[in-house]
Amino acid sequence: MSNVKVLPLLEPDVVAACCPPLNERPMSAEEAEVAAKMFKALGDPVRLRLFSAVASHEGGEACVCDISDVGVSQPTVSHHLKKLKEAGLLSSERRGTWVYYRVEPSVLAAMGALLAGPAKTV
Amino acid sequence: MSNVKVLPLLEPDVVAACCPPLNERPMSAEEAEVAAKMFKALGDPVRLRLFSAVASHEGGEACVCDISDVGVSQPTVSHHLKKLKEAGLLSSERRGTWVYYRVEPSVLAAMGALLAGPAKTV
DNA sequence: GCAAGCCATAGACAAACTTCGAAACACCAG
DNA sequence: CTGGTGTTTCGAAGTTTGTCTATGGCTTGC
Repeated sequence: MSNVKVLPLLEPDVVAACCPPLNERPMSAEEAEVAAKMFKALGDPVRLRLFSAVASHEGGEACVCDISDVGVSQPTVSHHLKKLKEAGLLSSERRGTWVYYRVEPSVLAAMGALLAGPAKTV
Repeated sequence: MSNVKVLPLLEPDVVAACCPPLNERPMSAEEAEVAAKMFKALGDPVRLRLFSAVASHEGGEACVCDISDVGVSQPTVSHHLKKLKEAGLLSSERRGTWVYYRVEPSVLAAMGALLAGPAKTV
């Protein structure tokens, strides 16, 4: 099987399909491995702010120059954006001088469903 | 009660109120600090499995002995459960010989709302 | 071609994290 | 009180992570 990727990118497909609701049944080790990467990506305050800045921008995308004001150096911003991309949460596209980052809606939905879970008949 | 906490526990109140939807507006540094702790807590495969095991158990609570089968030593399980508790995601209660961990429903709902966000009219 | 601006990469270092075995603590049954 | 079981705490590797400075690559404008 060719599940050995040359790039450590989590693709939207994998992410969207990884996640049964948390309170549906105990997660398997493999599912937890995939899902934990997404949570870990959002587990840093700087990354969370960057992600929120992109997600709340017009059309769900933003130029790096628009969101670099989070209190850390520019290379650090770039480093965190790369991590978010590797986790499958963001995608980037160069458009002339600037690079635009965009959220992956399906990933957001998958994570939301993971947490919201089924009707909690407790 | 003293308003100065000796324990670094995040209380459900704080957690539930911390989170405007990610794509509503850019997160402030303080909001990101609180929310990132929760995401980081779920950003480890072992913790995610433990949390899922508790959440999917009868009534949303489980004894440690029921969920210790995640492939790491038992002290490590205890360590991770403590982390989840410090992040405000779980609460524990001793009931005779065993210790039961329970999910905080309001926290789950808050994180779900954070990710699901408002209607995405993109 | 050359300078300037935006973004990414490389290398380095301190801090935090995960994990373990050993020991300590808490509770129940005789 | 004593022994046994379940859980937490302690101290210590080894690894990962977050941040910086310095440098390189790419695109635009003159």
